[in-house]
Formats: sequence, structure tokens, C-alpha cells
Amino acid sequence: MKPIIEILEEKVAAVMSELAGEKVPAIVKTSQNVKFGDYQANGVMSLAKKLRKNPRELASEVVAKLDLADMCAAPEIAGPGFINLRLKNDWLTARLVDALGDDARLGVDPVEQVGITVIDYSAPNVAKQMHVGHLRSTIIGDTISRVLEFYIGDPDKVIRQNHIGDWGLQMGMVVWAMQNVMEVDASEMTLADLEDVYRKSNILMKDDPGHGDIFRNSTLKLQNHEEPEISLWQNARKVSLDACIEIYKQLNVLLDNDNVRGESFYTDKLPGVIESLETAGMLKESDGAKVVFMDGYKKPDGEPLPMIVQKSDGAFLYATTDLAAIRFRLDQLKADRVVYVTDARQKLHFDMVFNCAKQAGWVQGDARLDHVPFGTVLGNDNKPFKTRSGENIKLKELLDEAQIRAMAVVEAKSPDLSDQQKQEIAAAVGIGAVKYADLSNNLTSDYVFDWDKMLAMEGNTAPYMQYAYARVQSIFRKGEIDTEQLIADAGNLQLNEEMEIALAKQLLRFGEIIASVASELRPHILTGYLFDLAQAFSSFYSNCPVLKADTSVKESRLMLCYQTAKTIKKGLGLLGIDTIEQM
RNA sequence: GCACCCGUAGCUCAACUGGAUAGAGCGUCGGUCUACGAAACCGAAGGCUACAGGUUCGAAUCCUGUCGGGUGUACCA
Repeated sequence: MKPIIEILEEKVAAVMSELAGEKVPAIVKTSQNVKFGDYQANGVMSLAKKLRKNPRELASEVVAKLDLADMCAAPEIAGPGFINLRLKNDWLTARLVDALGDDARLGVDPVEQVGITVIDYSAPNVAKQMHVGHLRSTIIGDTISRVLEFYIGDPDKVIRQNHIGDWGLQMGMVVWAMQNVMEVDASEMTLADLEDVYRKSNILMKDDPGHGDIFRNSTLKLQNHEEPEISLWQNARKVSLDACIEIYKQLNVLLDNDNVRGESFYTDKLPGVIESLETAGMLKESDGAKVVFMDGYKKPDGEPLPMIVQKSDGAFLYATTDLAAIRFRLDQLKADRVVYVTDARQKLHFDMVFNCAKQAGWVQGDARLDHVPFGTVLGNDNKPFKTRSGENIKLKELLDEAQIRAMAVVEAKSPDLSDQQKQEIAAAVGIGAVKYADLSNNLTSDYVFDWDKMLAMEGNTAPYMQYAYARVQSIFRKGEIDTEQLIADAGNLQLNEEMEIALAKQLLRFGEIIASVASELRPHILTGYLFDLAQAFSSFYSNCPVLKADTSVKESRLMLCYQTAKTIKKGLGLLGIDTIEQM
């Protein structure tokens, strides 16, 4: 089924376009106030202006030609020319019946005409272990990838790419330190050893500038694939990457070794980038470096700001690698859309890289390059979240603490559950809370990391949603309900009470929410929807008895419960958050 | 200097990208459990959307200016 809002948009726009003699939008939106109906078409007012007509008259012409009798009550014209649309109960009911039988997609059609999307996210530097700085990219990117996959309905059309940092000076430093200050054999190296050599090499770099040359030399050898540097590099990289994959598992993020295509992957493609820019006539030389000048970028002194693609010593930079990655993704992976999920501080960088790729003619047809910038995770002091001593907080420690804190809550609230159940709940709630707190924030703003708030059971949090789910499931357990029979009887569904109808309408909005997250790439639209849904359910739950109701009412309410559980589970699933049956 | 992001209830944030009376949560105050799970529900109070102009049927949203905060600004990523 197509989202309701799309059906209405198409129908109203068709009539308006006919009257206008050209294609015009209906601008259908959900109404903010119930007294204005469920949806409203706002396009008539601007069209009236264009046609120099009275907007209310035009609205009545549109309404007269509109054939929505099957799904809506008679449209009302209000205010300066709004067309208010109220869904009919019968239509709503029939639609929910259809959705009830569809466990996989909840009655939401896949959108087949969309092409391949490559999504670049997480991208840790493997010279050290993951820290809070990688949290947002990892979980926002993961959510977007899951939503796009569901939206398109074809797993082959969403390609996840983990652009790890595995080829720079930092790896050269690590490789040198492995040879000179590490006490264990490279083959037995652990993550702690990696941390140790990373820290030591950084201290050397800081204390003795002379080490810069040593490290650069080590990096050069590595980049020439010399031994033993290249073998040591492989060792360190594997140790680090294995740890990342562990974190992805703990975080419930869909990244694995298959998705890794880091900087090192592109090294042999870098000279080609320079050549191609040269051919396009875009390459200039400036202070010995090879650069690209583009309009609109200025240095502090007012002179044009170039994008450097090759340093004066011949080395390439991250701009070069990103350009190579764009070409690879467009040409080899056949991407129609490439989505980059990175810190907002890299906005200028991607702006330049995207512009350069477009000017070089690499971006064909309708292909899109999207940057999804996000704000910083802050501590209580409103500064980037660090330990008291100013170190980056390790992601592993953060996630473990989330589970420990969630466990404390579970112990307090549900002491009678088995230890294993408590463990599972603590994992789902703890990790879910961290992810949900992040995803429910608007992307562009920074947010303050606050354990108490994210683990609170009241308000727009993961535990609130998980609790709503657990309560539904408890009804099915207690009532010993045969859900297959329930679905088979879906045709008996009746919606009478106000709260039943409100819940049904909210359930049926799922499709339009998915569509809007897929196009806007803003996960908080989904969390906001789920919260509204959970609230609609909680109101229903508190006011409409299910198991105690008469048979026919009971059956209908169970269907609402069933669909609510499915929708919450699916919605949280798209956020990479687990539901639990009891908590 | 220039560019980008931002300024909305006491606090944290929404407002579907120009729609109707700007909405939630927390906190505050007041109700609801011998229970389909109170980790919940119901209600109340709380706003000149930083400020000043402009654009139009209509502005938190678009334009201009001012003030305040954040980020970025060539050989790191």
C-alpha cells in the first residue's frame, strides 16, 4: 500500500493540475489539530494567486471534481482556502486489516524505482580503538542504511561502506613503535598493546620533533609496501578491526569485515584522480602543491582557498582519497546516491570534494552526493565529552557502563526475573538508551550526554518504548492468544472508540514516516513517530480494557495491540534497537 | 575577515522545510493502582519563537541588518 499522504497528494494534485493546465502540487500535510481533519491540502492558496482567482472559490472547484468518496468524508473548505480531509472509518478499518496480515512490511510497499545507494559511515581510525567520537556516525549511519533498505525493499541496493583510516601517518607511527618500543611479538599483539604503542609514539612525536622524520620515513616505507612494515601494518590493522567488529556487535550495528573499504583500498587509485583532474583542466600548482581552485572559498586573508590533492612532497591527502572513493562508488558500485555520515566539522571538506567531483564531470545524470552532518556529543560541562583527565572516552567502556546502569534499573524494578533475562534486558535497554538518545536529537545540534535522562523510563526514551512493547506482549501471554487465528479473523476488525481510531490512524502513518526519513535522512522523525505511537497506545491501554472486553470488541482491540507491537518492533528495529518480551 | 550551523516554555528539544490557536518530554502543582505491567495514565500552570525591519492572503521557517553562541577556514583526518 502506498502511504496515505501520497494517495491524497496524487488525487488532489491531479484535479488541481487539470484546472491549472499544468502540473502543480497539492501540498498535503497531516493536520496539526483534529478539528481540521486528518490531512489537509494547502496548495490551492498559492495556485489561486497564480491564476488570479479567489482561493475559496478555487478550492470549491477542486472539491467538486475530487473523487475521494471511498476514503474520506466530504472535504471541507476552511480559512483562506484549506481543504480539510477526514478519513472514513470503513476505509481506515479496511486498510488496517490489510496491514495486519503483512508481518514483513506492515503494509508498506517497497519503492522500486530508487537506484543504488552507497552509505559511508562509522569510519574509525584503526591506529587506536573506537571512542565516543565514532558513536554518532556509526549509529546514525546504521539507522539510515536500515531505513533505506526497508524503504527500497531490496538489500542489494543499499551498500554499506566503512571508510576506515588505515593508511596515514598514524599507521606509520604505530608500525614504527611496534618495531621499537613494543615488548610482545607482533603476532601476539592485543588491543592493549596497540593502545600502548599508539600512546608512546604520540608522546615521542610531541616531546621530540625529530621523531617526525622517523615516523614519516616509516610511513613512506609502509606506503611502498616494504617489509616488515607492511606485515606489521596488517597485524595492527587486524587487531584493531576485530575490536571494531566486536563493538558493532555489541552496538547491534550492521557492519562487518565485508563492508570495510578503507583508505588503503584507494591508494592505487590516487594517481588516476590527479590525472583526471589534469585532463579536466582543473589542476593547478600552488606553492609546490597540486591543488584545485573553486569559486566561493576564501582564506582568512581573502585570497582563494584551494583544495589540496597532492602535497609538495608528493604525498596525497584525504581529499584525494575521498575523490577516489567517489569515483569508485559511482563507477564500480554503480551508485545513484552516495550518503556520507560525518561530523558537521567536515562540512566544508565535503562541500569542496563534492563540487570538485561535479566539476570534473564524474557525477552523471541524477546521481546525488549527500552529506549528513551531525553535531558533537558533549559532557555536562557543555564541552566535547571526555574523561576527567581529558582523554577520549572509549566506546567499549561507554557501552559496558550503559549495560551496567541498565542492569541496576532492572534489578530494582524486576528482581524476580532470571539472571539471563536480566542480562538480555540490560543489554537491550542500555544499548537502546544510548542509541535512542542520540537518534532522537536533531542531527545538526550538539547534545549533552546524560545517563539519567536516557535511561529514564519516562519521556521520549528507548525504555519507554520498550516498556510499551513489553506491555502489549504481556496481554498476549496472559490471554493466551492465538495470533494466527487473530490475523485470520482480521476481517472482523471494528473501530469505535475515539482512542481506538486515534491509534489506528497513528499505526497507518508508518509508511509516510519511512518515506520521509528516507528522503530527508533525519532519524529523529522516526523516533518522534514511535514516541507518538507509544503514547497513543498507552492512552488506549489505560482507557480501553482488552482482555476484559466483550468478544467482538476484545478481538478488535487485540488486533490493534498486535499491530502496535509489530510497528514498535519494526520501528525500533530500523533504529537498531532490540525489543524484549518482558522487562 | 569570510563561510556554515544555531538562538523557540524554568530545562532538554519538536514544529513534516511558508499554513490555521507554536507542540512534546523533564521539572512544578493536582488527580488515578486489592493492577490486561503505576517503568504507566489523566489534568493544570508555563511563549512578544534573541532583537529590528522587510517580502505576502499567511513567517519560528524566506530576505536584510543587529546582538549572542558554536564550528570551519591550503600541505592532519
